[in-house]
Amino acid sequence: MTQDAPLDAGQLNTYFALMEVSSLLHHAVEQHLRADGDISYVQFQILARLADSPGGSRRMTELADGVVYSRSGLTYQAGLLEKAQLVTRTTAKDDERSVVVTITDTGRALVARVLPGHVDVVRRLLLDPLTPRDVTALGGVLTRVRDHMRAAPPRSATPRRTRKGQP
Amino acid sequence: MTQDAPLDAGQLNTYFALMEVSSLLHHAVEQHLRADGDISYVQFQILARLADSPGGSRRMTELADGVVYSRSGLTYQAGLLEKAQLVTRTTAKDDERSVVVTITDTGRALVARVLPGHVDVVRRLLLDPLTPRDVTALGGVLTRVRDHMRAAPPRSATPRRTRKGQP
DNA sequence: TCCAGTTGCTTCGAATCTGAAGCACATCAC
DNA sequence: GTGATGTGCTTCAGATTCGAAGCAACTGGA
Repeated sequence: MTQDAPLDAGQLNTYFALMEVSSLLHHAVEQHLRADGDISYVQFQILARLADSPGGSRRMTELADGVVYSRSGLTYQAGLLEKAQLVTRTTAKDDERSVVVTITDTGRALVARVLPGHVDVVRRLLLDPLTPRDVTALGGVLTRVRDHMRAAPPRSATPRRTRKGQP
Repeated sequence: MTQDAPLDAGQLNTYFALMEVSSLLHHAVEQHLRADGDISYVQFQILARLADSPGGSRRMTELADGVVYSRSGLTYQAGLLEKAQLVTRTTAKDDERSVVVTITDTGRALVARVLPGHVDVVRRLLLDPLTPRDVTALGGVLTRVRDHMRAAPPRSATPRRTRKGQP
């Protein structure tokens, strides 16, 4: 296993900086979206993902997997979005259990409306203080970490989840 | 202000990777702390910060500023921690309004107990896939971003907060 | 001294989030 | 078929979160 020793100062700093930066960025984005479009970050993520999907549709499970989110939480959010006329929910033709969420024109319009401001926040807080080279390097390292995380599931395997990887 | 143009693929990738990595790491750490010590990440942060403070004490406001957290949320968490005998709350001698939170021996013991596992999770998910050089670079870039974020408050200045910067 | 404004924290209500349990459909082995 | 399991989603109760409002204590100037 990994060694059993404390982290050195540099490692600690990296860890803390990562958590704080993401937390601050999350807060800022959340605040902007609430003020500008009256939606939360999760809702925006859902809408953006749908807008980017073929036919503007996704099944609930696909959405939950994409956004890091609980199933019940997604049901709740989908309910809110549906009430706000931003998405519709229909049962899938091929599987009576599945629910297909589809973004409406109103939903697309909302995404289009808040996107510039969203991008602006990200640029102002995250990208502005960095050189293009920095951005590339940061992206490279984080992508590596992300892939590693996705590949290595938590020690306690998620219960009641299909292990799609192993046939 | 910042230009009004969409982000290029690299910038988008960096942004998304950052959000996903931090989210996954947060979840993993949260899960470990819950399983190993029956506390949340916020609670751990509070305890760790206290353990690292002179006399094991901090005023509520100092804590709230350190952790990115709302005042009322901190009150709630402090209440939980106090009920669990992990901290004590006393009013400050020099300011009748201030509440001084102090970590107990039980609290210190808990931090000491969960810390190795916590470190292990961070190492396993975040540090393992990176070279020492990567870690340093990542820390450097993120530190720069953090400083930038701290310096540049949100467009809508926080209400009812002293603008310490401008005399 | 007295009073208005500020500050530190808590209380309150409403919104959100989660895991466990429940329900209905699907699938597989027999 | 038919029963046993598995899967997709929702419902539920409880915990956590936040902002606004409230309360008490401090501060500065008249």
